[in-house]
Amino acid sequence: MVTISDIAAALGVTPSTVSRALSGSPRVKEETRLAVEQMAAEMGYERNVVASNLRKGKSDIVGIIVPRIHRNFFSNVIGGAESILEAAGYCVLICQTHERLEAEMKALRTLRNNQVAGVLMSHAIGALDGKHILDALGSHIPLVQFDRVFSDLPGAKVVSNNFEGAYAATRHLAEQGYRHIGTLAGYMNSEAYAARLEGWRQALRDCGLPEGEVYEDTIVRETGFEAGLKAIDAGCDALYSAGDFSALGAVEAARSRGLRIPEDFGIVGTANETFTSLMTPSISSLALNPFEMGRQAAQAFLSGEEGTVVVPMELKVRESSCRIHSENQIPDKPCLK
Amino acid sequence: MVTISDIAAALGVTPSTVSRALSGSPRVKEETRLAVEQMAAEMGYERNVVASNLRKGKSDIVGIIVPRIHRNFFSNVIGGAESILEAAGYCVLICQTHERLEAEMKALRTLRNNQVAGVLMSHAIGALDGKHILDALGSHIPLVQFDRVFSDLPGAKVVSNNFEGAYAATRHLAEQGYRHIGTLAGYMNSEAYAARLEGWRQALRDCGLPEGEVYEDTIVRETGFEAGLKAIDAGCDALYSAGDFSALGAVEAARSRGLRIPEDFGIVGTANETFTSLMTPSISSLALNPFEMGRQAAQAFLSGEEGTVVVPMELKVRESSCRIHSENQIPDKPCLK
DNA sequence: CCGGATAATACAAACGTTTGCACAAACATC
DNA sequence: GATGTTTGTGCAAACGTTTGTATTATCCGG
Repeated sequence: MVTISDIAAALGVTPSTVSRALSGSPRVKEETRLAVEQMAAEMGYERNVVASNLRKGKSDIVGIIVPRIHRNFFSNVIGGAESILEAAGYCVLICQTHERLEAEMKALRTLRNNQVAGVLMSHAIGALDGKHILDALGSHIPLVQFDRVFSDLPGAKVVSNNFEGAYAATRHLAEQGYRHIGTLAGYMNSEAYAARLEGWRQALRDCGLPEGEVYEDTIVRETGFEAGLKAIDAGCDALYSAGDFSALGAVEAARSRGLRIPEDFGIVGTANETFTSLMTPSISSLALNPFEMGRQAAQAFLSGEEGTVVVPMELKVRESSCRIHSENQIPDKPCLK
Repeated sequence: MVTISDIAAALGVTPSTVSRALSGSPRVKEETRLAVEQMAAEMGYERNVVASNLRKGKSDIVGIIVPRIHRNFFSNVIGGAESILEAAGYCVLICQTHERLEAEMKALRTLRNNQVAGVLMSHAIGALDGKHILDALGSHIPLVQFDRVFSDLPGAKVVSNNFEGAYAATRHLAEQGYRHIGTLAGYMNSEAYAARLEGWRQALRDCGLPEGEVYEDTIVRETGFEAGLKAIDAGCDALYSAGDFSALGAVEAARSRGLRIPEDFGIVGTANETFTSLMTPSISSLALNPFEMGRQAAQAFLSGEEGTVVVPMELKVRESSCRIHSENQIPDKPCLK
């Protein structure tokens, strides 16, 4: 492995000059810099980033912690963040928590021990507050939270307009004539889910509909199925689900009770997972904009600004919630107006 | 940040003793080790892995390079590898190449510069051979290839039984009465796709069917759609697709030509992406076993053994290829026997 | 009680880079 | 031409750990 000392020796200068030349310091003569660069290229030098990191006390690695990478939402956030960070010379260390708090803590420790330049994260559902995050990262590792955020933690945050999105989704169901709209609410220790719940509630009030049933802790297919059955038994004719997998479960629940979708039962999910547009019936979904959220999170890290960025959601109206003129509907196109 | 020197000072020993104590060297007294461990815990010490890595010349990071993390297949491979590596004390650095050779080379350089302990990878389609991999990793960073492998490179390999899988898929189509079976073959510079092509070819021969059309470079929805149209125009009544997204495109192509699936046109895809079982019609797919492949790849890295591990594929028969008694079929259950 | 083996620890040199400070030379200012 | 300022380099000390070798303490048999 060729080091800066080798280059220095070959050129009759000192390692410090080589180091400065390669890092673009204004304190070396243009001529020297060129000589160094040429010799470095010639000898096939590549900087030992581990040594560099040790000396500088931080690395060019940015850690991203997500519950699960195979969720469309998260893999797209990662993609968005990567597109920005890579251009800025960082590389990305991805950790999955599988929604487990202990895995999240381990990931945080790992990242800190590797002296990452920053952490972008969406916390596990198992985490009740962000204390462990603060403890692990201390004050010198910048933190950017996205989607699931603890708003009392310092640092930048990137979120969706969950309240408005859920409001629009619920209102859409009401406009389609559904009158008893429940919700699969997700986990209440996540502010994102809590905001969606409030949006749903407000929409019901504004539409003059009675308070609907709330089914918490529903986020996967199985729990969506069970809650869907309960909702049907409780007399619901529609559900706004804060997740797509649980919406899928609810669709299956309705089917298993012999209900037609959307004629007898309407459903809107959240996240716009790939399958929602491919299924029959296709599932209406409140789309997040994960790629953009990833980009914004990365930008926030790079700029160091601390504010909260709101990335708007978009309601994708599909078959599962369109019972007005539903035979004319084309999936993915709004059916109103 | 508390260092081993701090612990040493507090205990009146030297840093070297502390280091040895913490790394479990037999050259420290049991009593000293306990004292060190206790003091370390008390002071909240955590090893600076960057310094450790520099000194040791390698890190506890294992790099995983995949074309795209949001593909179900790859995210599950990562999950499988992670489950093994994490237990062994490694952490995982994930890089995406987006199928671009230059991104792959950059990822390899990044990993080498970070002195990773090993690399697990599935090469980008853009790569014609593995020379750049060898160049980047040299001989001292162990390499494990999975799924898409260059068989002339050294190191362990984990692959599916692509030939046998494609053979079974094609045979299944023939047994369903399809007589003109083409293939969406993927990219021929990948040995995995080449093997599937051969399996398809052999099945046609063994079933006494004529040689079918081959559409190369089909791997995404759009190219699958285009190739699907061509296949239909060429008189095909079925396709074995080496990917699911291209199979999806082909389904859409058949629909756009007014063909009924599976009555008029049969399709089997590959990879068992989530959407295949949720669509209508559900798409039959040749399932890989990504989680197991990831586990095997990680095991191969840990053990250092160089052989080739074959993980079997499993044909999931669904609606898109079941025209015999197709109204009785239940998705996901085989319809034969 | 001494010589030699063994056990436990100390010493010091790495690993490759970065960076504050010192230093010399060149240049500008009065 | 003395003084101050800029410009380019060299020197050396870090960063925190690991590890080969030297050193001391401990123990044994004779």
